[in-house]
Amino acid sequence: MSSPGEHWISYTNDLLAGSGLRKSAARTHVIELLGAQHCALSAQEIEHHLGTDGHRVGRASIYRTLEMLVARGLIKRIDMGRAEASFEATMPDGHHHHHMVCSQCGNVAAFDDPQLEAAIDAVAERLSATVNDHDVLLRGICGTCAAS
Amino acid sequence: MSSPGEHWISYTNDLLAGSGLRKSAARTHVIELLGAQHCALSAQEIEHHLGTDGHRVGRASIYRTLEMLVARGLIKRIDMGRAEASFEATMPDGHHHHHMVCSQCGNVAAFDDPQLEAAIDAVAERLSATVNDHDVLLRGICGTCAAS
DNA sequence: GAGTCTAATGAGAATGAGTCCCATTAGCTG
DNA sequence: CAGCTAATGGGACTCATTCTCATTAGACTC
Repeated sequence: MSSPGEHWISYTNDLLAGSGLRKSAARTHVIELLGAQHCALSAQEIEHHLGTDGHRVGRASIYRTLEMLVARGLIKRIDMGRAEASFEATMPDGHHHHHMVCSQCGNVAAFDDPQLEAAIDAVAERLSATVNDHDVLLRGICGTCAAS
Repeated sequence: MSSPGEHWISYTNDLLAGSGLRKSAARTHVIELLGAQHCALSAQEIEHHLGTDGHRVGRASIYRTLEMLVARGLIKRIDMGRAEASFEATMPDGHHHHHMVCSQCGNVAAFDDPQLEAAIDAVAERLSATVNDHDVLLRGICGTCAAS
């Protein structure tokens, strides 16, 4: 049995293999790290994780890999109102979630909601434009912070 | 008859007058510029506009004013996936809109949709957290770009 | 396996938005 | 008007991200 993350890794590798890209260690490490995550990581966090895992990868290569993956729709760039952007694997079937950030502790929780997606699709339909992506971000106080 | 923007300006000034802040030229200019806008402006754009209007205001003061207005909920910081953040007056009655950014020309269109708001409220209800703000951002190709 | 071609890497410089510092200016109050 | 201090603004600084370029290392040929 393979986790969704492992599935994404092999999907991504297959897709890249068939597009004239060389298979480099740096790229492989970034992809494997992203695939192992259950939520978004920033470039900094990626650099740090790879460093402590003994797979140090240059910052430039990390950004280059992220850019390449975003361009191919394999990951999504997410802006959570912090200084740095975060990145998260996108499931090939289009399944995705959104985020709620606690303005007190900064913690991020993921959620998904079919009704919300339907409402967004309906808006997209109405506009004189082709909508091909959307972000939703909720901000507030998480349960833990509210309790303390 | 006063435009919604003028209404926001006087509302904002009244609110600030009653909170121990001195009335400074720099702050007044930023507030009046924001009130005159129909959509979001970035700090850079504010600096540039004020400069060409002959009301040059130091960058530090612009950021300070924006921070102060955000803290009081008088404007909202909006991240459109560009390098810089944008800022937009918030209507006292809570009425607001969201944005659609064209990934080709960068143009921004505003829209609002009660159903979408309802869907977000419903999600917020479900979560074990107090949601007090949200962003929605659509990305795609605008009508103009699609036509050309 | 060696040679060649060039994609990819990574160290560090450069960029640019946003923040900080601090000497100076200018609202306010008495 | 004098004094107090909030507020300003020039410019130094921070920090994420991008760029540059000399070096490294996949992949293909022989």
